[in-house]
This record gives sequence, structure tokens and C-alpha cells, in this order.
Amino acid sequence: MESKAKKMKMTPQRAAIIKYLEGNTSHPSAEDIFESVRKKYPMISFTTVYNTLQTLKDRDRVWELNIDDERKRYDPNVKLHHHLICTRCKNIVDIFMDFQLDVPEEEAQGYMISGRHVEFYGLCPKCGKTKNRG
Amino acid sequence: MESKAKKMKMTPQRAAIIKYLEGNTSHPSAEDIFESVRKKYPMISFTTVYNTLQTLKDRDRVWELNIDDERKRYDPNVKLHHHLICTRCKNIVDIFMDFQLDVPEEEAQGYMISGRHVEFYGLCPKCGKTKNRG
DNA sequence: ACTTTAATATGTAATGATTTCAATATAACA
DNA sequence: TGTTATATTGAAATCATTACATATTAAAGT
Repeated sequence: MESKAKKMKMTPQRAAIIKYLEGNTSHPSAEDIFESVRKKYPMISFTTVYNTLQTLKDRDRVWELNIDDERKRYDPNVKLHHHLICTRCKNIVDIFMDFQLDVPEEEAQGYMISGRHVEFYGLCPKCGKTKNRG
Repeated sequence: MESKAKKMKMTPQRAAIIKYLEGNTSHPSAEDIFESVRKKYPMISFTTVYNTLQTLKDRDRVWELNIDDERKRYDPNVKLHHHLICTRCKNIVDIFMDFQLDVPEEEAQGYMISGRHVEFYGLCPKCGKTKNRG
């Protein structure tokens, strides 16, 4: 059984992926990670990227975001925060605000709520300026 | 150019899809819609389901949700509300609460925010009871 | 009712992200 | 240094969704 504490075997590929993610606020996709790590490890495979992401997810070291409708995005910051995505270019930024998000019993319909995430949609400064082109 | 007001041609297939969606709070996937409508219209194609959903989206008559990491889900209720998903069985229920979700200028980083959506994660009553099986 | 026409339905093929699989390689630890 | 469980790789498979070409039809006007 997987657990957060379980040690993970370190490999150069994993180290490179972890290093790329460390402090990264760009919310990269698997492909972004692959392309970046590939510069240093040309032989790395997509499967390794996905495997490593799964391993990190299992250990709560990375957060898989579904906010982008085209692909999954990954966030190494697993502390509670929220996101704002540009609906045009899909750029994502962090929102560190502590919203009051309590759901009254009767609204929760018997669910045991364990997580909450606010998604904001809008246009980034760049896309906001070029609304009518592209 | 598409617009919310633009009339859409009505066909039996579309009528069936719309009827299925009307008042539907199950947040169906495209496949759910396809399987349901197929009972009455065995010849309907998946493409028609997706085309119709696109048409309805363009007219803001349906909301495409990315909350389920496996597939897109559709909600005919386009009035602002939020969602709670069971992380095990992916059942989704509506949360009608008016949270205060204002983002201060400096947090918005120049984005023009146009939408907001709170996603809650948890276990539904049924899955909560069977945590350790399956 | 009949025509016209743009919009829609269909089936099939293509796409793109993600997963599976079998064979090979290697980190960790005795 | 040898053993072994775990990771890496590349190729193929899967699954949701989209694109495309052809046939059909709703809608609007005659």
C-alpha cells in the first residue's frame, strides 16, 4: 500500500523532474515537464514523467489540477490555495486567500467534505489586451 | 458569429438531448447522454451529442464542468452555483451557496476575472460507508 | 404543398492525452 | 559485490473528444 511516508527510489530522471517542479509556479502539464527534463535527459520517456507524477501524487508532493480543460496541470505547492486561469491562453496563477467555504449540513447531502478549491476564470493581462485577435 | 440569441434548428435528436438535460441534476457525461438518448433514437451518433453540447454551450444553455478528472460533465443549470464531487464514485451534487469570493487587486495580478467556481471534494454517503472495499 | 438552402446527423477516421505492457536497467541495501 | 524490488524505456493500446465527408432535413419562403 502506498503511503506518504514511503521512501521513493531516487533516480536521475526523478531528481530532474523534482528539481524542475521545485518552487515552480507555472502549473506545468506533463508535456511541459517532459520537454524541460528532456533537455538534460534526452532519453527520458513520457511514461517516466507520468509514473513519477503518480508517485509524487501518492505521497502528496504534487497536486493534480483539472482546471485546464485540455490537459492536466501539476502544482508542487500542495498547501491549500486557489487558482485563476486565463480562459484564452490557459495561464494559471495562484490565489492565496483564505475564503470561508463552509458548507452547511443540509447542503452537503451527507457527503464528508475533505477538500475545497476555488477556480477563477478570466483573461490575463496579455490576452485582455488582444481580445479580438486570434 | 455565434450568439446566445441565435436560433438553433430543432431536430428530434436535439429535442431528445435537451429533454434529457432539462432539470437533470446528475451532471451527466457525453456518454451518459448518448446512452440515454440512444434508447429512443438508436441511430444517434456520438458526434451529434458533442455537436449539440457545443451548440448549447455557445448559447450558455449548458455548463461544461472539468471537476471530474476522467471526463467532462455537463450541467443544464447555468445559474451560478458550486459543486461537490465524490472522489471515489464521481457522483456530483450542487451546492447553492453564495460565497464571498472577491479577489483583491494585487492577488489578481492584472487578470480580469469573469467567473468563479468552488469545487468541493469528499466521499458521498454510500462511498463513505464502504471506504475499504473496492 | 413545393423549393431551396443552410444547418444538422451520421459513420468513420483522426487526434491527443494518458495508460498499459513487456523487456531491460538500476538504486538501495544486505 | 550480489540480490531484488523498483524504475525506465519504447511501443502499443485505450479512451475521450474532434475532424471530416456525405447524406439528410428543418425552416423559411414561394
